[in-house]
Amino acid sequence: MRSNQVTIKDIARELGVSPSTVSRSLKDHPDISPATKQQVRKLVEKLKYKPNAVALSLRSRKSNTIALVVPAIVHHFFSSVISGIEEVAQAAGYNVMIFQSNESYEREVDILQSLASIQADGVLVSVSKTSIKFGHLKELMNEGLPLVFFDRAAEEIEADRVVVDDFNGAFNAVEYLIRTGCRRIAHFSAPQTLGIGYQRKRGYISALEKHGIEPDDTLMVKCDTHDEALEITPKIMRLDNPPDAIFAVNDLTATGILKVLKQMRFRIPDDVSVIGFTDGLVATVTDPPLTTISQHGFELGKRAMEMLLKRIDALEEDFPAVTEVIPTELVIRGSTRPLLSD
Amino acid sequence: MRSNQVTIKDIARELGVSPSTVSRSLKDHPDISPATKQQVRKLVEKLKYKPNAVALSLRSRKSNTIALVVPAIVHHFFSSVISGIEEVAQAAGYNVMIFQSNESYEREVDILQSLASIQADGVLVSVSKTSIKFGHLKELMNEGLPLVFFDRAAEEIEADRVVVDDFNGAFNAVEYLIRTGCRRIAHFSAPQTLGIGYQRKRGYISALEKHGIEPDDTLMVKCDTHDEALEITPKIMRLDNPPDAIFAVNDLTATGILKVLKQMRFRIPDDVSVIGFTDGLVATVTDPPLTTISQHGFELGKRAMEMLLKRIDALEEDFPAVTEVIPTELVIRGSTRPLLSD
DNA sequence: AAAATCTCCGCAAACGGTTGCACAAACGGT
DNA sequence: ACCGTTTGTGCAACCGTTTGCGGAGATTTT
Repeated sequence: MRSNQVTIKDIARELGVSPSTVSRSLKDHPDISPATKQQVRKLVEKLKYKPNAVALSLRSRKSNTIALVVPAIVHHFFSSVISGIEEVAQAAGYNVMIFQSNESYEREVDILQSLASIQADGVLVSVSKTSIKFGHLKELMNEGLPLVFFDRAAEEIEADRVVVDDFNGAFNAVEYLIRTGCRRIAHFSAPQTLGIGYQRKRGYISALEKHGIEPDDTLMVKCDTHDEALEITPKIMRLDNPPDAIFAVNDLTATGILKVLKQMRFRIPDDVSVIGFTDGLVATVTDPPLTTISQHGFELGKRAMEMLLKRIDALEEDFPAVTEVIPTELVIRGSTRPLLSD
Repeated sequence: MRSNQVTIKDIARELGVSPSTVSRSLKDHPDISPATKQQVRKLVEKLKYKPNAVALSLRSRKSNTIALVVPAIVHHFFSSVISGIEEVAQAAGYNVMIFQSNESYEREVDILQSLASIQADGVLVSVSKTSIKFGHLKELMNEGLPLVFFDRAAEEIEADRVVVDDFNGAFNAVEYLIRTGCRRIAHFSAPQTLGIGYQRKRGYISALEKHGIEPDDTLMVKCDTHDEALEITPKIMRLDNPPDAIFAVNDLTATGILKVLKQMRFRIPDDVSVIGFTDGLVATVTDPPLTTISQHGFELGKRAMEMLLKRIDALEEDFPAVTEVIPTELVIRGSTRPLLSD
């Protein structure tokens, strides 16, 4: 913050009027004579006066700033979300302050506590994987700070949230596999302690059951990274009764699967179909391109910010918390077979 | 910004002392008696008083906030950079306000102009591709706002900058190809109007010349997306004298090349080597994994923020602008051959 | 010509916090 | 008992802007 800032007082002094007059001139207050307004406008132009947002915030108790707390920025999904948030915020005249927790509970607590000072008008939070307690979040809410969760919410906290429809995303993916003729569908899943791991597996099982396929424990393994997939895929394909499709909990895992399957000379999708989850950049560059589930991160970010704006505008009204589920979309590419014609 | 904020005045009233006394107690000023300090501390604790950062900023003319203007957030390189910036900023007690220009000159101008009001202590800018004029940047600098460019700088503006070493990155990549025995090396390049396009091609040509290989125009084509690569790679491989290596201006293009080469039954890297540029996520998931050039975005972000901090601390001293080049690193994976033993 | 009404502007307080200065009370020394 | 310190606190101004209120002077109304 440089010191040579032109203030309303400078304008006033130069013109031999009071700061109030300048202030009123700038907002075209009827009390001020056209002549004076004209003078003020001219000098403002000349000196390139810009209002001091900090002073405005102090007086109006409104900072037009929202805080964004995210586990990580370098992550295709999160950066899409951030982008959506920023887009809506910018259009609504809000600035976005960004904080990354690096998936650390302690850091998240630190950040949330510092937010009390920041005077943000609202907060958007996606909680870190390692956060088990949520007192820091409750405290902020108790202070009346509008808060909206996106993607990862703290269950026990009553607040607005917008989340990915993991269950239906998984359900639709698996149902699609079934409708293309797959019957032995494996699932490479994330830890069940994570919301995404749990919901996606539920969707998987639910789709199987709907179509009368008995879920088979030997086809469900914890495997959620590319490297893990390189190890585990061969094992599962060497089972007596190997799968004819694999539904992976994320794209990176799916790419590992593709790589191994090709090395093992399986044809994709003729012998084995593969579906991922995320629809990141990688999905388009694999060979074959990956069928996957788009989470619409950008859209999710926009909705989260819109909900926050509504909450901020509603101010003291305090309507009940709403949960919005962003629908997923199955993006069909080359790693799955076409639908069977009936 | 909620209204039920506890202020120093509340503490003072409750304790029957003046706000000054509370303020001094909180900074452990020697003038205040231990007894009073104790009382203040207790009440502060009880009422969960948090200083109002806006009021502090107004008085101290220091916001502890920096503005970050970036063409896009959803981009592996930029999000790494942002992450590095945020990391250093957080450690130094600065908040980061993020703005994306979406590669639009008009939006960039809007943003930069709004920054004058924001009272940021400094600005980090990567200019949009479509920015030709730089008056908006000059204006900010004239107002004395510390400004550091990262990755994409405005040449005609004298300001600190930290950039990727595109030339040497390309040079080293091509030299490596030569040292693994490649002789006909193609280059898929970005438009030469872009800094990265120009520098990387220069590095490519320079490496060829150093090793006595005549640059061949038929091996240099404009091609900088995955889809373009799908079209162009077959053409270049069907030349009478096809290349034995392709150096692509980015990873996505390189993945397109890999895909086509495999379809055309070329063996990688035995028949044709491929090198990308970026070292994004995709580089690890291709088959074979992609040899590429890491730009160290995270590191670049950290350095940019460190330079800005130095500039902010130096305040009025105004030392000459410095340019820092972040070295690139050749990350050797499976799409290139091993070095020839000598 | 007095009263009422306009027109145009400034004073002062406020937002929340900090800080130079003054000052009252208590203390120590003579 | 008197003076000089020390100790602890409050007053007021300030950061930049806004806004309720009051008021001087000009203009209109009766």
